[in-house]
Amino acid sequence: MSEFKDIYNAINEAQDGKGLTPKQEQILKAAVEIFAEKGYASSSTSEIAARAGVAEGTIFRHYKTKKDLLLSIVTPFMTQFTVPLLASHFTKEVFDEPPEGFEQFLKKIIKNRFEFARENAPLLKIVLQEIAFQPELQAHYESVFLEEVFPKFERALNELKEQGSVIDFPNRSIIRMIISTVVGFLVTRFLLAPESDWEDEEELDRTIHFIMYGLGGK
Amino acid sequence: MSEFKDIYNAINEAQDGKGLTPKQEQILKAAVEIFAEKGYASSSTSEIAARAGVAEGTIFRHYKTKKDLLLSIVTPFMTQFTVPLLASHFTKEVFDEPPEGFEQFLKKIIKNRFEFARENAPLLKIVLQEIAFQPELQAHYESVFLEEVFPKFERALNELKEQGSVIDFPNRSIIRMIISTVVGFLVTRFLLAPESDWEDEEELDRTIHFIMYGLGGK
DNA sequence: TATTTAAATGAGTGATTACTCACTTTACTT
DNA sequence: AAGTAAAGTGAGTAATCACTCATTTAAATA
Repeated sequence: MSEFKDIYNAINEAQDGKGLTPKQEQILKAAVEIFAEKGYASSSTSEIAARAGVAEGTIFRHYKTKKDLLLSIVTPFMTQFTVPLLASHFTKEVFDEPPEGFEQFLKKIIKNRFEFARENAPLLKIVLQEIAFQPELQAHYESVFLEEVFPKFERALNELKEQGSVIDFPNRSIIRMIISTVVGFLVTRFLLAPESDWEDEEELDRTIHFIMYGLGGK
Repeated sequence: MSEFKDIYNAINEAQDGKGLTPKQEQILKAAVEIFAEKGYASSSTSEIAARAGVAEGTIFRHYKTKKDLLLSIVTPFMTQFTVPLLASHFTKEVFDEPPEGFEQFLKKIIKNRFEFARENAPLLKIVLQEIAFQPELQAHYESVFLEEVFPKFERALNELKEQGSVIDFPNRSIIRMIISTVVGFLVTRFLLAPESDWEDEEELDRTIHFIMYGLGGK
């Protein structure tokens, strides 16, 4: 289950690594809930404190500002969401086992991130909302995704193109299509219609089929 | 050019149809700008008034509350964005001209909504942000899209499936994949990276290719 | 032109906001 | 047990918020 640490560990290690106070954890938990429910700008520190069962001043003992609280939550989450994609077992088959490489590549990545999204739906919502307005989050996205994950994917895609299992589109376009499809699925599944009856396994397979044939070569 | 009225006309007709005061138009224009820049919750009526060159009280003469201002802008936009999809010339070829029907269907719809998004990028951003938190917008989406457009698309899809030009996935899944791909493209093109060098024609063709082959039958 | 109606104004209001700080309580060290 | 440092508190504060309303200005009507 715990291939990846849970996000409160990640948040902890991201700041001082000295461990979180119980009240601090309550604050984080309440903040995630309320940010996701009402949006960051509409959330008040007094409400967060109330739900956390904590005095309002306690929040500001641990986080200089409300924005600091937001970033302390969201930045580690973004890192957690993306860095597993760097693990080489995701791209191994691409180079070792054509022609099934592409399908294995997609399957592993998508199923893996699907579980992570399920466990962290509120955080996913907060990121998608706030990245539109917080320059610090945009910068973090660039440094983590564009500079780390993107190049790694490019190498895998170039290999797949040479094998003929992926069409000769620009890598930017291919990655955009994959991400649009996956994020669209995750958003629908966990944010827009989480209460619908979902056949997760089948829906995942269909999504993978869609990408594979949409980008299939030859 | 004007197959569709511009959105200020739509906003006007949506409320009283008696025409917009010059100052009222300035208010709407400023509100769209500021809502898109900072998000609805972080936008103040005083700033909107200042940018519109209008007294703050003037806003409340025309709109009872700040939320009323938001809805007066966004609701007509959502309608404008979706109702053209009901025009029957979008689905005509599906029934009249197989097997090119599917491609023509996609091409027309996507290119049409592409231009609309280009002309209304800030509004697109506001909708995508606020639909997550405003129940009134969610209700409007349901009544306009789910109850009108969705059934129409279902009929076209069923026909395409019978022709064998679309794979036998549930219609919900197919529509989700198409919308994810298109919205992902529009968001990347006009909101995330509008300053990049885009080969719009080619990128549109690639996007259509992706969907067509991803969902192709047989 | 006189009169009515609508549009626009901006100072004012109570509520809420993020944040501070002097102080108390708890935990750790010796 | 005494002493020190960290964690937690909550009343207080200045700023900002959405919104009101008595009054002025402009437009329409007669």
